[in-house]
Amino acid sequence: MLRVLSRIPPGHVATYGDVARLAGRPGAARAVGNIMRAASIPQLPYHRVIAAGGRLGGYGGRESLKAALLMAEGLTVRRGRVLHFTRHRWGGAQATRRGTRASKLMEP
DNA sequence: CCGATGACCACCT
DNA sequence: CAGGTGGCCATCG
Repeated sequence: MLRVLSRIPPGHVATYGDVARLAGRPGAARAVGNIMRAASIPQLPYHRVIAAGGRLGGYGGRESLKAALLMAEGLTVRRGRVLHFTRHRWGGAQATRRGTRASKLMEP
């Protein structure tokens, strides 16, 4: 779970659902959110975790800050959403070419 | 241990 | 696109 969060590459983002799935708990997207909120390890790139569909999701209320951080990572956020989300999505870019499944590449 | 929350998600209307 | 519904789960009291 947390280990997955720490593995999100800079310049890329993952949805709560994705993280949950990669952690082996599909459907635990909600729980993932709680983990961040609880923030046992505040040094993790929480801002790289966004809601499904490229929406920002929450960030302790400061979603503007989250957007800023994402922009700093090279992404483009507009009207509360990440543009070209699928391209910056963790595993999204790789998955585009041939059946390259991202799941096996990143979660040993 | 149990119940209540909530930075969520997918599906349907 | 907006709004409602049911489900799944880790934390906290």
